[in-house]
Amino acid sequence: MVTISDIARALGVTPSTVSRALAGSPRVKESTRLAVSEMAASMGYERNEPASSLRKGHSNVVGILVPGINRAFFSNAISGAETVLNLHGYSVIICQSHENFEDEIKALKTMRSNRVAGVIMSHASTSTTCDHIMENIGQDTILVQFDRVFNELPGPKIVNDNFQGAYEGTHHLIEQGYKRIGNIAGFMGTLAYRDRLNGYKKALTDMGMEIDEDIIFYDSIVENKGYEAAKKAIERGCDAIYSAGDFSALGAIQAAKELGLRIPEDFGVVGTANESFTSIMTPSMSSIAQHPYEIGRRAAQAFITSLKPGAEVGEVVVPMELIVRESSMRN
Amino acid sequence: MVTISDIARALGVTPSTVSRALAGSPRVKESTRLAVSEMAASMGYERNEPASSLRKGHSNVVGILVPGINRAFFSNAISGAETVLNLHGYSVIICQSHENFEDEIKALKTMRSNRVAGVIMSHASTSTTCDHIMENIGQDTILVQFDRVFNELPGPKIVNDNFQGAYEGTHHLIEQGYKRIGNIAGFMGTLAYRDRLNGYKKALTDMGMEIDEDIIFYDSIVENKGYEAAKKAIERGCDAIYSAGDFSALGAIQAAKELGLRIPEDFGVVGTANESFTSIMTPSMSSIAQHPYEIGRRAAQAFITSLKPGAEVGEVVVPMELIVRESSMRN
DNA sequence: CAATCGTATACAAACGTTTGTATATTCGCG
DNA sequence: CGCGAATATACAAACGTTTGTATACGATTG
Repeated sequence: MVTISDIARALGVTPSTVSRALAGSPRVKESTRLAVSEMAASMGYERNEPASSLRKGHSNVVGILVPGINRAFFSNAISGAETVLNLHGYSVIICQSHENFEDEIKALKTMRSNRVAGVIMSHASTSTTCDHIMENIGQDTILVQFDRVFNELPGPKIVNDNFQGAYEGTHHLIEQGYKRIGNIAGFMGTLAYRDRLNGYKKALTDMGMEIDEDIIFYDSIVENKGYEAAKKAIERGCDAIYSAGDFSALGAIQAAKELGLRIPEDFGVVGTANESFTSIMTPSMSSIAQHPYEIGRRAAQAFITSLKPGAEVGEVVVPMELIVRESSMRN
Repeated sequence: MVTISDIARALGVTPSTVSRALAGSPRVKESTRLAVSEMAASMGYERNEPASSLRKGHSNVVGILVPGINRAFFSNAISGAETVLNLHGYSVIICQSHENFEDEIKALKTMRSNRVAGVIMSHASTSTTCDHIMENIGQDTILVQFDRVFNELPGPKIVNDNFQGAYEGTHHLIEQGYKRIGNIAGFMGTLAYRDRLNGYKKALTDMGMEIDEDIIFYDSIVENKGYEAAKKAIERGCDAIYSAGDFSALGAIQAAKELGLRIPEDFGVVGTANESFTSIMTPSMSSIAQHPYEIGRRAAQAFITSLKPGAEVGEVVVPMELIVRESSMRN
């Protein structure tokens, strides 16, 4: 492996000059910079990253920490982040918390051990406090949070506009002429679901409809819970459902079909997340899409921006997108 | 940050002893090893990985290189690999080739620059030769290939048993009483599809059926190609289709439905890949599942095994699994 | 022309770990 | 009790880079 000393020797200069030349320092003459980079290229020089990291105190690596990489949302976010970070000369190291508090701490320690320049993370659902993050992150490491964020923590936060998404979904159902719209709302311990509920409520009141707690269901957003919720909702006179999740929306469609309702004529459904099955099923399901790739991109960009001292990014809200399909398309 | 020198000073020994104690070398007394690890824990010591990597010439990081992390197969494989590697004290660095030859080379260079201990990769579809891999990988770096592999390259290779999967899928259709089974076979430039075709053929001949090239379709395995192929197949007297992809199988189901055939009574379909939509659609689709998580695990294990000098892993074939659902379940 | 300043490069130390070699200590054995 | 062997630890160098400080050289100016 060729080192900067090899280049220096070949050129009759010192390693320090080579280092500065390669780093683009103004302390080397343009002509020597050129000579150095040519020689480096011709000798096939590649920087020894560990050596660089040791000396500088941090690496050109960004740690990405997510609950599980095998989930479409996170893998797409990582993909987006990786693409941007690569462009800026950073590599990414991936850790999974498996939704587990202990693993999250271990991952943070690993990243600190590797002297990552930054951490881009979405915390485990079992992480209800954020002290462990403060404690296990390098003090000059940039922290970027996305999707699941702690507002108490400093640094950029990239989130879905859950309020707007739910608002648009509900608004769309009302526009399509549905008169009584139930809501499968999910677990209120999670900010995202609270925001979606609020978006739903705001859309109703904006359109002059009443909020009825009898047709809001706070169960987990899995298929069979959606099925049960929809049965009750229909019993209580609903002709549509906005669901904070796609799987529970799927359950709702099953329930409506079983009760002999036609979709979308008699019963309308809008889900959330735009899971891949929504476009393939019959009838295809309207859903409010997240843009995980974009969120990952923004997170990476926020990291890059934060590199400049003094730059503050704060919260970035990424719009969600209503995708209208058959399940809510009356006319 | 506390270093081994700090620990040494606190204990009145030298850094070298601390280093050896932490590494579990037989050159330190059991009692001092204990004292060192206790002191390290109480002082909150964490190894400086870059320093370690610099000195050792390689890091505790394994590079995983895939076409795109935002694909269910690869993200699950990575997830499996990461889980195993973490258990053994390795971190993973992720790179994407975006199915692009140039990016693949860049990624390999990045990994070498980071002195990764190993590379676990599935090459880009545009990589038709493998010289660039040999050239851009550290000479003592362990190479593990999975899914898309070059047999010319040394080291472990983890692949699906495509032959067995297609065999089982076809066999199942025959058992269900289908008499003339077409095949949407995919692109023959890819080994996986050649193996699937061979599995299909072997199942036919084993069961005393004839191979008819008129009902084997070598188009790309996308939905509309599957649709077209199925129309022709039905015209040519087929009552079932084995498809090397799920999307083309989906197209086949559409085609059969349009022609007024009932599924599975009049027409049977088995796809490949067990995409998430297969279980959700109506009728649900039988499919031959890959086990990407398991493949990732095996790849990581192969890396760990290869660490021992002299250990050879060779090719590991992971069985595929026929998942029978409504689209082929006649009785 | 000498003093001063600025530019370009050289020198050298440091980052924290690992590891080959040397030294000190202990033990067994004659 | 002394010698050699074995055990345990100390010493020191090295990995390749970055960066603060020093030096050499040339240019500018009074």
